[in-house]
Amino acid sequence: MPRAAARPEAAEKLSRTERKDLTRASLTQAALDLMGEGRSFTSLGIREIAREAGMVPNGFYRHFRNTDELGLALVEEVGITLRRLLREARRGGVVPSDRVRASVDVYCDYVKQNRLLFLFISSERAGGSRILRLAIRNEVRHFSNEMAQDFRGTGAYPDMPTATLQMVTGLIVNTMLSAAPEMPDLPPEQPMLEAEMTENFVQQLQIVLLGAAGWRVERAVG
Amino acid sequence: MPRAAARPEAAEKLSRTERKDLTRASLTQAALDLMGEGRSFTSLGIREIAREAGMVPNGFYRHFRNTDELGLALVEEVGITLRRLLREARRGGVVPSDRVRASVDVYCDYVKQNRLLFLFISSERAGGSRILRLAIRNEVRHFSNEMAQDFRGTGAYPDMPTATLQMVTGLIVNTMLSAAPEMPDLPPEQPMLEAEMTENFVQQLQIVLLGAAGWRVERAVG
DNA sequence: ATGTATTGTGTACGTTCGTACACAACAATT
DNA sequence: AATTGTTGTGTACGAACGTACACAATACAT
Repeated sequence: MPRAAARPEAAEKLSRTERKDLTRASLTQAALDLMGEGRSFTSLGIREIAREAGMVPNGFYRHFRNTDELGLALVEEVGITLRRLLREARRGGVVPSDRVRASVDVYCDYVKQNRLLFLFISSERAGGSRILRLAIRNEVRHFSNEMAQDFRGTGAYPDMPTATLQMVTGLIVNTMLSAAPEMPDLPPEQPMLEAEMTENFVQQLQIVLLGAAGWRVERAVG
Repeated sequence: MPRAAARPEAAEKLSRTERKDLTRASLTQAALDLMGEGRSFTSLGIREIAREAGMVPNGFYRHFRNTDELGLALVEEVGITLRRLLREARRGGVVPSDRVRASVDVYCDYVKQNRLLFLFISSERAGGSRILRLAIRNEVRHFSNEMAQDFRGTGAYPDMPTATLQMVTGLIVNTMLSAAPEMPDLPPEQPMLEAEMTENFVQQLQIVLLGAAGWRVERAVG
């Protein structure tokens, strides 16, 4: 009994497109679930995913031509999630130094709630298929740039050129994504370690923001 | 003609252990080569690696029990390389601000020379097998801590507690490893992009060092 | 010189994979 | 009501996989 799958099953008289979207979602979810069991996305097969989603191998082809295409669907979902995260983090205070902890909390909550999705980006950002890798980097760059715009909007670092600001947010996002995959690997019965890790994470971000505050154009050429 | 493999072949009357070490190295190298062709380590199979190394599938078992064990051998090699890198970077100037660029150059050279090895750590640090992941993080943590010791040795940030210093070097190492996998993905006929990327990288490190210089204990509780 | 342990080969078996094709069920269109 | 297009199933085939076992070659210990 290999952990029974999860597909609609309840024939609640849905339209065809609704039904299709549901099984499509069950396929992407199946891929995520398999990754949650320690498998890497790249090593997943069509049959395996279809099986986990509770359908026959060939059904996969009705939705994606190959696993890469399913991966791109996941990347899109990541993009939506990141945008949501950004919108929620925006609703913090205005002073950056106060916002760090609050934003980190929001971020950590998101990582915990969308654990598998973050695991996916973190691990496929550097490894696996080239197409996926580039798609993820694209999404991450967008996220980073939106964050830079947010900084602009709150009046933080007003004298900093946009390119530099984006460089700083890129650094922040890198730090965020490096922290993400370590969180699920912690022994789940040790909340102290998690607090310690979060504290470490907060301090790293503070260092970056402090460095950005001290940044001057002359420094860049020194 | 699948890109002929590379194994000793020249029967120069070697001792048995020498011969064994050679074919063992040809196996690890075969795995790296396959990764260089765009494959992810996790997706490599025993047969595939053995074939690339120019031997029959079963020969693999004479050296490793499974692919994870080969991966651990690669991690060890990474450790040696990182230690060598650190030793070389140590031979720079004493003033940290001057050393950044020099160290970055040394680092970039290492990434280019050991491209496949860095590709391996970057991509397996977050994804793939749990055993490998933890082994790599361990190696990276050691590297980070040695770097912290180096900072101590050069008298940089004398007032900073060791834990904080390690946090800073951890941030530096994260930044380094995030930059690594993007370098091989660049179009090879565009040196300008590479220079731009390196410049970005240098600036990020400067921000971190600047932030560390401005760090005060009181800040940590704010 | 003889025996032994190690290293690499050859063959083989069962499993899983990707994919092709024909078909069933049925929502949507006409 | 009849037709059509879409979604999912069943069956099948060749290829690749991990692994087991017997065997050949040979460096090394005796």
